[in-house]
Amino acid sequence: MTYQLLRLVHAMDGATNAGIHDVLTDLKITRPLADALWQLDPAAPAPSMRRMAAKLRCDPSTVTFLADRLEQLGYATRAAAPGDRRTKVLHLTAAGHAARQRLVDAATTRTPIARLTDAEQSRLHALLTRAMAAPAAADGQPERTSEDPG
Amino acid sequence: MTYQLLRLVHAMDGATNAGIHDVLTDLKITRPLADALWQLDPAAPAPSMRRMAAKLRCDPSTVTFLADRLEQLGYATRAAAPGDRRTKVLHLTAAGHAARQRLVDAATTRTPIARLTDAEQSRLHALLTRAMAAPAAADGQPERTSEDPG
DNA sequence: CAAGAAGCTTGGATTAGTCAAGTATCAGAG
DNA sequence: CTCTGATACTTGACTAATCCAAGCTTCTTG
Repeated sequence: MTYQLLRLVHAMDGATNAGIHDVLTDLKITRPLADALWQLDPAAPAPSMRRMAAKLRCDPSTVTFLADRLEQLGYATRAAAPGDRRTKVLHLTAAGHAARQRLVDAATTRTPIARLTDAEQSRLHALLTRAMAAPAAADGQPERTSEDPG
Repeated sequence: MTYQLLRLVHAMDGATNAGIHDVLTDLKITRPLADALWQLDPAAPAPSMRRMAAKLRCDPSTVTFLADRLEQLGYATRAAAPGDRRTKVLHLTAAGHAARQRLVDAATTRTPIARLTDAEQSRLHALLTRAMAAPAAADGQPERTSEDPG
């Protein structure tokens, strides 16, 4: 049963990615870059490189690479973090904001999930939230994971 | 709302992948190879290279590359398809079967989905199945997609 | 059989990703 | 204040993963 669910989730993800392929081409980005752009939520404080690495579950040097591309494309800029000159944060540019919006719009309208009614999506949300909720910390503290909050 | 769901699904996928990272290392495979192995369902007829490409949503030449690795690792073998010598099918070896089983076991036990009760998983299954069900073919036939059945 | 289509592989190029080492900055101990 | 060690990012070298265009073999059809 869980196996079938994983297959379904994976198929879902695949269908969503396939559905927005033309948008990626249009924005001149690849999937990993889209992932990075997706994480740059304008409503949240600009993340540090390190935080991006955690969100994307990749090596910090990979973030350097991806950030370079996003800068070349004019979608993001690096800025020194206030108070710690070691740290750099990634800011969306206006173009980046627009690109991300197109990405999010395409994904949300074309994903198979969009075929569900509001009520169904609500139930789905409840189930997934419960699954992702702080879990198995059997005895002790909730234990800061440093990654999930992305 | 749909946006939040996509984030959740993505986070789910990420958590599952992160959870089985040690198994991948142990099996000496990477994520794309694990994806390929996952698709080689022993209960289904051995898929052709082309079919694998559709399932994995990648170029046929990429399947050549992945199949090479799986053969090198002793997890799969190519065999001529009966009746069409152009076509090659990918068979799991005994070792491949075992490796795939470890992969599936790890994924199904460690995915956040496993935290849900049977009833919840059942509801989740119903929702996802409905979302993925043959969709927008507004007027006509269900229309063979040639990819989804993976 | 000839022409074209279908399926896989190869070659070349680019993108992603890892790990190890390097550079700059910060935080504490003297 | 300065040395020491940790932290944050980047660079370099290397491998993996992709794609596209070309090539070869094998069907299919006229």
